[in-house]
Order: sequence, then C-alpha cells, then structure tokens
Amino acid sequence: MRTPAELTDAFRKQGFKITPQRQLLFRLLDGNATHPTAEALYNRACSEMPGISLRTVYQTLNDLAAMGELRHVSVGCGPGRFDPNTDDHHHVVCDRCGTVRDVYVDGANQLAIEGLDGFDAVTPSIVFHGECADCALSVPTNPNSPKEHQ
Amino acid sequence: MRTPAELTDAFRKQGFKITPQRQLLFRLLDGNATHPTAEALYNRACSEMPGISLRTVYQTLNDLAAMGELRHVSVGCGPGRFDPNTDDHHHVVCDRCGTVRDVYVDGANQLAIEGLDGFDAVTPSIVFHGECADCALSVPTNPNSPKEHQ
DNA sequence: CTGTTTGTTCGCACAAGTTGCAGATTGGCG
DNA sequence: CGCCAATCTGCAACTTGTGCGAACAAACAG
Ligand SMILES: [Mn+2]
Ligand SMILES: [Mn+2]
Ligand SMILES: [Zn+2]
Ligand SMILES: [Zn+2]
Repeated sequence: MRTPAELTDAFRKQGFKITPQRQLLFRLLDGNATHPTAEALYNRACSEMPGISLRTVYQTLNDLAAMGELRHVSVGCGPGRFDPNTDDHHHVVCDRCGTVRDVYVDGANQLAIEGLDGFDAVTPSIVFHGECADCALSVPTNPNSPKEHQ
Repeated sequence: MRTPAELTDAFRKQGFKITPQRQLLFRLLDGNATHPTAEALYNRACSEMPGISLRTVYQTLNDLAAMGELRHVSVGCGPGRFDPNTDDHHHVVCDRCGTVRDVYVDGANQLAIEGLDGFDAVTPSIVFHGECADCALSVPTNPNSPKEHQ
C-alpha cells in the first residue's frame, strides 16, 4: 500500500472523494503489519472517530483491495485479514492466538508441482501453521493446555 | 480416510454407534476426490436417504475430522471442503468454477522461510489459484468473460 | 460563499455457512 | 423385549460479510 498522502492523490485522480473516514483508515493501515480484521480496524477507528460505521470500514477495505493497494488474506479459519504489504510474500499463523506474520519463501514460485493436469497460471499462497514464540513460552512444559489467551 | 468397513470397526471400538446416516456418509466419502462441501454431500445423501439432516452431515464430518480421518480444507473463499485424502498434499483451485484438485508439491516441507522469528513447528498448506483445463477451453480467446459456469 | 451534483456514509435487513440446543429417536446390549 | 446412552433432527442463534436506500457531504462552478 502506498502512503496516505499518495493514496489521497490516487483517489482524487480516480474521481473518488477524500473523506475523513477514508483518511483515518489510510493512517490506520499505513505500515500496519498485524494483518488486522475489519472488526479490529473498526475498533481502532472508533476510538478516533466515534460513529464511524463498520459498513464503511468494509467498504473502504474492499475499495483499496480492488485498487490493488491491499491484499485480502485468508488464513483458513476466522474472519478475513487485510494486508497493506503487497510484496510477494506468505504467512505464518499461530494456531493458538491467531497472530499472523509475514514470511518470505525462497523459491515459492518455482515449486515442482505434481498432479496439475491442465491447470495453468497457478500462483501459490502458502500459510504455515505453528505456534508463536509468546504462546510457546506461556506453555513451556505442557504443550496441550486449551488456553485461549489474548 | 480408511474404508467404510474399517471406519465402522474404528467407530465401534471408540464406543460410537453405527447409524445408517454415518454409513451412508462413509460411502459417499470413500475415494471421493472432489473435495465436496458439506452441502454437496448433503444433497447427494438426500437422494439416497431423504430426511437426513444437514446438521448430521456437519456432525459426522466434524467427527471424522477430529479422528484424523478427514481433512478440512479451506480454499480462501466459499464454504469449507472436506477431504478424505490424508496424504501430505496440497491443492489447486480453479478461480472460475471452484474445482479443487490434489497436487503433490516436491520439497514443500523443506522450504527456506525468512522471517519466522520464534515460530516453531510450522507446517505449510499451499493453495495454488489458477484456471482448470475445462474453463480454459470454454474461454479460449478472451480470457476475461465473467462466466460463472457449473 | 452558496448551491448543485454526485459519490459516500450509515443503519438495517439480509445472506451464507456453521454451530448450540433440546426433544424425539434408535443402536447396542443384557 | 426393554433400557440407556449416543445420535439425529429441526430450529434458533451466531459470525462474517453484502445489498440497499435515505441522509449526508466533498468537490466544484458560479
Ligand atoms: Mn502479509
Ligand atoms: Mn485434497
Ligand atoms: Zn500465539
Ligand atoms: Zn474451472
């Protein structure tokens, strides 16, 4: 995703209007590496702009995704995440707390694939499932407590 | 997933009961490589057993998944898929018609990952997005019709 | 600065997919 | 056969996200 200032220009150039709601979301997303859900962004937005609607958050996120400024990331379960990082990258998810982190996978686009008869133009999206450092620390000896922290 | 007969034994051994509904689903899943949704299985089940409930289909699928006989596959959007193939494999999805096919990815477990600080025991699940042979054929010259066949 | 236009916001209803619940049913067993 | 625990079913509820229309407000011209 580009900077809030660049996005402002880009929106104006396309005939879109610049609203305080959009500017707030540009700011909340700028450099945001947490892969937030729409709901999470809505909650943060509410504290700066009480009255903003969840509908508007979804709307703006979808607009940004359609413009290619944002990637919609699905991690297999739970709500969709939004990612201002448009690099060619992949994700690792903590199955305990849900944290999502960027990972860069060497050779992801040159994988040897067996069984794709006829399928073409395939690009991989890789999700690694594991346990983050924090969660590993919080259950050092007994790795199977059903703890649901955070 | 094991054969219907083996599953029947396994269920009995665990104190679970063998019902006609479960047996039907064992059969519908046996060797099923289509990665069906719960709804799709429900529809097929209904033709053999009118009156079976969608709730029971979900229940049985979840039970099988919990026993490790079935994998729940998420392809990023749309309903979840269920997969009796428990091999170490991955998936390619046709973004036009939704078909899901098994693929075997060489070296998927030895990928060089950059950025996983602290995450451990990560296992990848890879989804390739592309276009299946049938869909490619049906739109041979113009690759951008919004056709929604099947 | 004021008025007009047109895109935007908001609230609510709705949709899809899945689960919780409780009463009716039935498989396994003595 | 008769019991009982497991199961099935129907429905309500839930989660995530979208459609819609009335109210609102950026952008711009005068
Ligand atoms: Mn990312
Ligand atoms: Mn599969
Ligand atoms: Zn964690
Ligand atoms: Zn297809």
